[in-house]
Amino acid sequence: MSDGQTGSTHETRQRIVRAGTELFRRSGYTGTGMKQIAEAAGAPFGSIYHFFPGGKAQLGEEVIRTSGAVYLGLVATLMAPYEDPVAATADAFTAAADTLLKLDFADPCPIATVALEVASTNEALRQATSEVFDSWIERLGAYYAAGGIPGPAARETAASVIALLEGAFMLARAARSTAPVLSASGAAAAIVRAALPEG
Amino acid sequence: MSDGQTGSTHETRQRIVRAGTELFRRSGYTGTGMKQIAEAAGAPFGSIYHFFPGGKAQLGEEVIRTSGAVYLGLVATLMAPYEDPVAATADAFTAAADTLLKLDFADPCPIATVALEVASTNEALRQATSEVFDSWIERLGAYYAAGGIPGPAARETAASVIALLEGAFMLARAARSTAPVLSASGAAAAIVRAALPEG
DNA sequence: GTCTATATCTTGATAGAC
DNA sequence: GTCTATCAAGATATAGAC
Repeated sequence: MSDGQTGSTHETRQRIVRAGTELFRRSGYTGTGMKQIAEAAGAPFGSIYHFFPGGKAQLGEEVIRTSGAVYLGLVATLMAPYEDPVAATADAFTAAADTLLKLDFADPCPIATVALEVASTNEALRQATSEVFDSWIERLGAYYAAGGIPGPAARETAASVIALLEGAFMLARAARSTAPVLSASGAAAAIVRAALPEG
Repeated sequence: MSDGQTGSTHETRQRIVRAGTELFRRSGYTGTGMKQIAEAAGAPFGSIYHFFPGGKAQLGEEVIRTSGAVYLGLVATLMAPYEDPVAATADAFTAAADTLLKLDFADPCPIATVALEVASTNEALRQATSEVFDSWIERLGAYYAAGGIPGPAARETAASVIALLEGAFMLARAARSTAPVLSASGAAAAIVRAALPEG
């Protein structure tokens, strides 16, 4: 590269963020150590502080925002093929149950555990999780609005559906069973149906 | 007391459990230290290991099961005055929004943060959270069954309502706003209504 | 930019005087 | 049964050689 920058710096950085994402998801924010992240990323310990001079908090915030953006894209991908928002919602939940099994009940939501941990203890990270949740609600709400749910009800429905999904993940992980997510599939459909004018 | 036992030992023990409950709720399991708990309980550090020889894990399990039992009683108290399960459910959510404000957005659920933290990292504690959630679902399910929801739908509805409440708490704490819980009130009502035969 | 060694602090836990 | 001192191991973070 003509400017003397190699591509490998970004790759190391990326591996660190990815390792952080996976570990935070499994062990939470306080439960994951920086050394553990470095080792999982195959990066020397010092590299973390080279790329993240702000330390664990800076890395945590980047992990939250990055995976938030990834999952924001996932909302569109999941919903796009459907014309009926009720069926789209119900099927997203059954797909989530499959994901849960594939992950062996690690958290399918990359920020849920961290969000609860930092809500009362770290204002910057709380803010980051808040903005991520809000972006998801906004996008799903726009989808519901396009699907026929009028006015502010579209956003409120989206918030409730996402809350239901997060809570179902919590119960499912605790029980090591997909049953709560599968039950929630029907419940989510009921929420959306009730918000439609003809419902 | 004739056997020479003073009451104060139990009081110290109780203060430790109570302090643990409050701290776990705010900072999570890994985010809370044993010294921190001792200090908050006004107990000398060694007392924790006197009453809980199994250390943090034993204390954590007792906190989970104790507050699980307390909240199990709360389900009955909240629901008892109502004949209509739809109205009872909706009102429970608006009451939860008030609680959230009173707690300044500390977790109204005493085990949610811990449940996510331990789900993939501590089998004994995961089991404890699972049994607590199950007891809540069972009791609320019985209430819904008595209210007219037939067969296995009663339990499934209860699981979805509790999941929705937990998820709404998560979004509300992240946003420092009761809006998600208030939106969820209507959504919960829709879930219950859809499960009733005439719904 | 990479990597190692280390400083400093805090953790969970234990020993032992009282 | 109360309380203090301390341990070994872990944490986050930094300094500095290469």
